[in-house]
Amino acid sequence: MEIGQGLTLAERIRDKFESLTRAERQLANAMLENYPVSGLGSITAVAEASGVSSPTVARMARKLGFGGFPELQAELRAELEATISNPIVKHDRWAENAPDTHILNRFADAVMDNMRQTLRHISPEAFNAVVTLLSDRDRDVYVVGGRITRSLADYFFTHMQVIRNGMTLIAPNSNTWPHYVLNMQAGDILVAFDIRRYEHEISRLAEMAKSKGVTLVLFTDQWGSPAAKHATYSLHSRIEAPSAWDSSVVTLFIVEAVMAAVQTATWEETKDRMKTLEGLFDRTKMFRKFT
Amino acid sequence: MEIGQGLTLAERIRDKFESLTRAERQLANAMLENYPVSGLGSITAVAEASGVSSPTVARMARKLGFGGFPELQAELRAELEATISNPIVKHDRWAENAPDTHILNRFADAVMDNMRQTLRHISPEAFNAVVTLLSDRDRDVYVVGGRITRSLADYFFTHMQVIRNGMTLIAPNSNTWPHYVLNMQAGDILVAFDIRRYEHEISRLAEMAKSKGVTLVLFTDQWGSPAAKHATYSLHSRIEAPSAWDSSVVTLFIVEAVMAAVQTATWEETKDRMKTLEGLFDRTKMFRKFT
DNA sequence: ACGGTTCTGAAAAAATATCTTCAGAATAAA
DNA sequence: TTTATTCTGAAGATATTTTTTCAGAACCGT
Repeated sequence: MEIGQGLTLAERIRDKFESLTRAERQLANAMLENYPVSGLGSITAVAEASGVSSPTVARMARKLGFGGFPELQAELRAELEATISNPIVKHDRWAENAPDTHILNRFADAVMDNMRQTLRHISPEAFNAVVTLLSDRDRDVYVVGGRITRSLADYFFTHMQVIRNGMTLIAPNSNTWPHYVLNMQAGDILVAFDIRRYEHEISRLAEMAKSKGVTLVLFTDQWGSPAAKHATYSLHSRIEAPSAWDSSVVTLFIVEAVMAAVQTATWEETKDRMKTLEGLFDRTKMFRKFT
Repeated sequence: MEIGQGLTLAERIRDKFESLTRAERQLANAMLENYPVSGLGSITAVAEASGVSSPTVARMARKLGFGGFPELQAELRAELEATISNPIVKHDRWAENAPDTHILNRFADAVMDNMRQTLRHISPEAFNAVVTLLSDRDRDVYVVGGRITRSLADYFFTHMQVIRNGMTLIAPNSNTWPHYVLNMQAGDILVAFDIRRYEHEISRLAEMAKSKGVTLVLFTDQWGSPAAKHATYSLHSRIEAPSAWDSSVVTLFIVEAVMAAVQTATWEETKDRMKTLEGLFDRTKMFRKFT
């Protein structure tokens, strides 16, 4: 594939990506999205499919070192020919430009597998029940995590705080935990994160909370934290990874899915909070999600 | 591939082959020869490559049931797309016991897609370079995140602290950031997280750090934070989700993969630190990972 | 060989595609 | 904020591609 500087178009795009402007990046992403077919139409078609104007496409072609768009397209066809005639079309490789044994591919395998396993085992009823609980604004919600899971708790808290009021993030130092329990009321919710290297303190907190009539929602791993016995609902994720540690990727996925569901369920009430916040943060209008 | 009469172009050509004229057969053979790439150029190019005139090509397109040559070409592209696109995409339902439209399945679709896109775009060279940098114990590493990404920064920091010394987590309050810059030395590394709703402060910190000879490693989204222009390496992840927010799942994946790779690269030196820590945490031996 | 038919490609016409220009929008700098 | 700079897409100008036309070539049956 010795065309141009001996780089594929995809590589050229990646190389120059940093020097591209906003509209050009949008275009670059669209072209890589369904690479290389997405680049084979007319310049107008490519522009429209990416939501940019045709001059932008022409300009980027130049920026990438081609004489113009038709030249870029010729390169694309040449690559395609090389690819197609090559019978070894490996689709079980995630990062196509890295070897199978590269950690990126091994890790991707593991994570994808974790996702599948987790989703196969999850109970939609428990998931829905958790969403319903968290959508009830009359219940205060306390969030706690352990040494590693603290980041997940933090992430959950930050987002949920946007959705609703009555959120409390419990500080890491377990000495202060009884103070939080003092404030808890029957009907409140304790969302706890505990994956292996389970932390005894969390189990104790759960027990205390339960004695005050608090409902425990637990995010844990496939084996289940000891706190699970106090939990009304446990959401288990697979956490295995080719590493000395466990992977939190799938747990984060479940967390995000729960948040998305709560957001949907409470949209009417949440909308205004979100809009206000949007306004506060949105200095540039570049990437606004709401209009 | 329900275009035309539901036949591929190749099938149509073979069907109608008998009714084609001499020049048309010559063309048909040429097109099938290197199917489908040979049909993707301009009508003139196709004609010349087959040794016929362009009207012949146009006429054959009509004979095969298309409105004209461009229509034939569109069909060709559609076929190509169907061939190239990843066959793993249609694992139609992730959580088998929930309906397709359940947020769990929709979210899973989005995340899986983000994973695939991200891995397709990632440059293994950049990834490896980042790993090498972070494996160098002579460089101090500073970690910073924004409002949302703070949790990711925190997660990264917590784990990296186990792997190596010289890790510093930069506090959220940006007023204190210049103090950290004071301590930075040429050769040190700043790992920054910045996804959309990009935070200007981070870009500024990056600039300050750069002026002291610090290397910037940036975790960002597919569009690229403005801080990217100061970055030596940027790792982009797809963050789209069926929700009012973006998904951090894939970013976390990249983070974990980097950590796993660093851990492997420095295993000889890291082993002892890990064992010591294991001992400190592992009161129960139930779930120990090392023996 | 002849007349009639079909086929073919050069050239012109029509339709598109591509590129250029430029004013307004967006962004960065002061 | 204001100003300078860069970026962007609409519109027009240019170039290319595609189609049409049509005269001559090739074929066919007689």
